[in-house]
Amino acid sequence: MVAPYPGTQAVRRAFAVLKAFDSDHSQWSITDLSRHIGLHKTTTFRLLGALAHEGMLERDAASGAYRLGAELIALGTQALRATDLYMASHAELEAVARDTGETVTIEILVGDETVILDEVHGRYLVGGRPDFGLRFPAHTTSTGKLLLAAARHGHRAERRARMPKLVRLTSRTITDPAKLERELAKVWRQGFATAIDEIELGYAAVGAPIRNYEGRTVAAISVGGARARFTRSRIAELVTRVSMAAAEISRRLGAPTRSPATAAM
Amino acid sequence: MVAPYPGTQAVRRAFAVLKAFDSDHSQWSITDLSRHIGLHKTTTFRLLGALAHEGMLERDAASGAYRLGAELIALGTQALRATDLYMASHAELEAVARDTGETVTIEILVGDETVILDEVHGRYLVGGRPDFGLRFPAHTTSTGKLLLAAARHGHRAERRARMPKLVRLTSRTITDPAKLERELAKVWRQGFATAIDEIELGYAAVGAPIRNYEGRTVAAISVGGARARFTRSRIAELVTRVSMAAAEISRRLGAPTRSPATAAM
DNA sequence: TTCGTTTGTGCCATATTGTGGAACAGCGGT
DNA sequence: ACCGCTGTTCCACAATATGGCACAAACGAA
Repeated sequence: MVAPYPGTQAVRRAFAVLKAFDSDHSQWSITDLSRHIGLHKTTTFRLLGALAHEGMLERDAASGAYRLGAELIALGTQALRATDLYMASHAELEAVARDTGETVTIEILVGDETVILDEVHGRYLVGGRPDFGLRFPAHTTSTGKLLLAAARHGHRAERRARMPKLVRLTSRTITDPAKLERELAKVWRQGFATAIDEIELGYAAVGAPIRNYEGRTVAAISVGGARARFTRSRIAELVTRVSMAAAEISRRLGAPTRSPATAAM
Repeated sequence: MVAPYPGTQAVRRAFAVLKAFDSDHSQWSITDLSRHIGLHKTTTFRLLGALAHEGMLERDAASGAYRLGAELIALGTQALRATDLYMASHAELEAVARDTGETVTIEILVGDETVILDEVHGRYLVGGRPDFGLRFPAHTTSTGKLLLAAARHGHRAERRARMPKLVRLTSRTITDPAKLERELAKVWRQGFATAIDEIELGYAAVGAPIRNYEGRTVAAISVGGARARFTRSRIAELVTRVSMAAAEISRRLGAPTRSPATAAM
């Protein structure tokens, strides 16, 4: 394996360790973790010790297992605030939530998952997604489709457009790679995405892409709620509304302006 | 300088780099940063490159400056969810917000600052603190006082009870170390804390400590709003209410139970 | 109890890895 | 034109991180 950045083995390993703490494994013992990443047990021990010392990991006093630490929460919130996204979008989220009554979120792509950066609940009781900071498999959400589609069209193809593992969450989840590829192409063409019953039966959402000053799609905004309210004509309205919001946020981020007609499509 | 964990110089340096991105400096150029941490420019360059490659940092395309990256947001939210705190507390926050009408937050101590983990806004328009993820100097907040006081009484004195730099935010901010020490002792004795006009003129808050299964104070909950509403008698009510909530959350975390009478004090 | 296995941890010789000096190209300002 | 600054590459050196080995403690099975 060739190191992309030479002279940084220890650092890359340290972050490999941190990234091993995902949704499936929120806790790790030293031995398990060393096996999982393929590092020597002693090396892992030393890395874990250092990371814990830095506050990036914490140790469960009872079991001795490690889990992510408070310092990472601090860094994460710091990173969140460093993003212009958060400030640029919050007011718009509230406006859309007010106008539509549905729950509005803004999300980014991290790996194969979308992460909710901010969320404003709508007035309906049914259908609001659980909570801030949640992550979903990208191919199951409207925002995820937009972000995956954009990643495939990145001029520099920065991130290998590899196909994520297509986890099935409902009977409507797209699990066939070819079908997802077609869906992404359609989403890219349309400039918006929908996800109906794909993440959870009865949940529907509509999303639009947010672009930064380079014109690159860096995030997506979505409106979601109980599928019962998402009729064909209402979806059309919501697409228009959410696209307007996305365009406004993009504008604030300094995105190259598009004609309103295009932006709303 | 003796390394607390030997054989981890590069890793510790990498995190020193990340921690340099604080509220005061959300952006860094390579040269400035290398000077700030006292690392060789080449070393800094290599570390920044590796961190950016890992997604922990992002590069401003225009200025070339670095800022914290999306992967840290992901890790942060992951860390947040790994904490039982978040799940154990949210419902209580909402209950307190409903009962009091004020804004309720739950916070932890990171370094010399408190970080807001979760927040529920009250019904009053005036006095809700800006936003999630914000950090405040610990000595200016009710929660911070509780956490600092607890740190001083940690049986193992795990974290050196060093005095933070006492930044002045208002004319009422405690900036005298001796006075703060007395305040912390009082807070510890009382089991609750107040902060009136100390973080911002016109803002008042009342907080109570949250303990984990070890009985250690790991977080604090606070109720805050416009000082005009915080009369002497109302403060007493709020202390009772917030202490109840803190006790309930502590109970869910498996804290050793105290007598209700004590808990409500 | 007794073993046997697996855990986390300490030690240490080795060479791989990270370090920082020196030098360079590009840029903006004086 | 020059200077001073930036970010970046290259490279020889040795300090640093590595992983083998070994051990105590905890755990589970017999």
